[in-house]
Amino acid sequence: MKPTSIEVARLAGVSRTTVSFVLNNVKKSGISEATRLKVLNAAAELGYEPNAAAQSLASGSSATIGLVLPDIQHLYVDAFLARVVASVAEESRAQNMKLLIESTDGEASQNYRRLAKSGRVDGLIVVNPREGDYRELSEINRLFMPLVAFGSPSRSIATGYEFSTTGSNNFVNAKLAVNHLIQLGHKKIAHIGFASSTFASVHSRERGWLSALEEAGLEQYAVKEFANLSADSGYQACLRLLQKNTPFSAIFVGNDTVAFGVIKALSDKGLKVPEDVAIVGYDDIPLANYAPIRLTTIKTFPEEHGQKSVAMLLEQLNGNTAATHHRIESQLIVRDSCGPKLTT
Amino acid sequence: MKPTSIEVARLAGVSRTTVSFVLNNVKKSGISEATRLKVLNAAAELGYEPNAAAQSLASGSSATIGLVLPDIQHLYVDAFLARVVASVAEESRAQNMKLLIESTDGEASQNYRRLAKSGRVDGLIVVNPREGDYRELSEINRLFMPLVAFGSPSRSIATGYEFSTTGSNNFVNAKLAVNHLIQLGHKKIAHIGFASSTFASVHSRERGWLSALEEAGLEQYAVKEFANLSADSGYQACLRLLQKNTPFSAIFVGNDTVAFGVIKALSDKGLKVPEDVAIVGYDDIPLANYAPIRLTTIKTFPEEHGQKSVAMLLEQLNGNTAATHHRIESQLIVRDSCGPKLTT
DNA sequence: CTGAAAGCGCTTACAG
DNA sequence: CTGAAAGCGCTTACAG
Repeated sequence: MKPTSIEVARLAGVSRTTVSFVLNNVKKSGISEATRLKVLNAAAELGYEPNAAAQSLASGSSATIGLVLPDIQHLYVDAFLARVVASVAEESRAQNMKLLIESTDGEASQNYRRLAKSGRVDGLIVVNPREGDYRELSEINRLFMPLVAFGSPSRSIATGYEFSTTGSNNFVNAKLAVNHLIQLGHKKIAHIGFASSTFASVHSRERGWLSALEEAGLEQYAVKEFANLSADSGYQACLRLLQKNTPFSAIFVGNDTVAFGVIKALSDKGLKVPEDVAIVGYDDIPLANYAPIRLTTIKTFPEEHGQKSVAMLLEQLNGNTAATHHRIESQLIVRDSCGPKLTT
Repeated sequence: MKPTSIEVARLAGVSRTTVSFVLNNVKKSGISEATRLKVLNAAAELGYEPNAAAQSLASGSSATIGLVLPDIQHLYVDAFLARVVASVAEESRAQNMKLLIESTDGEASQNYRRLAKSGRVDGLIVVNPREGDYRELSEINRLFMPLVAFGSPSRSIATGYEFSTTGSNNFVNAKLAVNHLIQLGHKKIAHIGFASSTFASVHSRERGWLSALEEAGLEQYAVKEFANLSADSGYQACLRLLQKNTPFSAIFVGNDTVAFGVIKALSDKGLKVPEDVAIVGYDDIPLANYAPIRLTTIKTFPEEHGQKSVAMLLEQLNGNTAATHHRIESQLIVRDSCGPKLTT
């Protein structure tokens, strides 16, 4: 029913070899223009579309990229992740690669490996891996296929793992955010992480926050809480922070979505942003400018990183197997949520 | 290097047939428990993972679902779409199906068909198809594989197209939203669509808005503008609406993300929500409760619909090929953006 | 209860 | 410049 390359060959009056050569645009095949057209016409006439499984089995390559997401719940609430998916999808498409989404609910590393072994994909982009996964990622990269970790800290480089990474430098950016608060005169700066600190990116932001405090000699005022990606969880985390009765005049919030919840919790408790509590977010999600108080935040470039991660994968697929690391410098976007310099 | 079923068979001392039977849990094969264990152990020992392409080629099924997204740009800005992707990914996973993401930038219908023909997927979930695509979807469903349209209006049923649909009833829900405003005493109710009205869902909401106005004899006050999914575009659309100098006391906004922009535009122009302008949104995105003014909105259930669309596909894959249509009744969530009943 | 063998639809040396 | 044929790694009637 669906035509195969045999039908195309027959209609064009050539062999399947020739059909394969022209359809795949094989350079060194030296097909004459006349034959080429005959094949193209025959294929068009029959509405021929090569069977992907057969192609993959014969060629050993699937022409598809595997995008591995952390706990799929994140995608429900976190605007950042959606932008990563979108940009990876867009770039894959531009590069004529298909995109397979794999979500790992907890038992991640098992899945990475099975996906790699199944031959379903030619390479893997792993978003926000946990630190415990690094060894497995390194091994998959060595044993099976190219892999780039998205949002992985550069620390991974130092500790001898071997896979490519892309993403912003969470540690440096967190310091950037916190230093902004310090320069405005804040001393008691709390932190609300956007998720469990078993995530490398969460942990790095926390360390950046602490490091900035330490350098300014303000670590004695450090208080922290952790949310779980959603604005709702940010609301709850802020309530818990408030209950500690440790004073603070500013909060570095691990991402913008969570910051929406924090702002509301503060407001519900009668605290004004930025007058009573200054807020810096992280991500610069599209809605950051539309928050109840326009969010000062760290702008990273998920779209560029998504695009780059696909490019890095393709480069490795083309034989350049050295692990590379890609960073784009982030920017502090100053809006209204920190207010002016303190005059005390 | 990667072990094949031959190695497993050899190690277990059986044939490849037997290996295939136990690994695929073939019921009527009558494999003895002893043989089963031998095979399982051998597979585990070798770290065997079947080659997906070979499986697919031999069996004729890819065990993967294709999720076709509209213009991929939508995913950058629209929180709703991310929830659809997440729920489809989650349910596919639960059903042991892989998920392939296909984005169509404009020239959609071509892609649907090619994907279907390539055998890469066993079925298609098409999100927010344009009305111009219906014929093609119907044909793909008839010729190649099961297909469910996500977010397609039930009107498609009436006009004789043959494919399954799931999604909320945009027309009915829009009326629900607008009637709420009417009941509060509003007469001049504007509309800002969330995207181009070539999208069926946008068009249906617009029709619902108009229909509610007509039933109340208020259509002479109808003014409208269209955004393009983002809060930014909502901001601009609201500015354009204001420039028309046609008075309105309320706006039915096509989705919540756009409503964020509308609220800010109003506020920047010195208009207060809800005192000067009441707002109803659509979607009940997780941030709706954290908007500058808590959004009254229509709560749909994208997660349930995502899950259901996978279930519908599987049912069709199992032989039940009749097109079915699935609706979940939506709810009006009353928060603060409409204020109390008008007393004029 | 198990195995030998054909077949899925391509690609790709190889030969001419 | 083009074709015959082997091979990719599975599944699945079929035979016993």
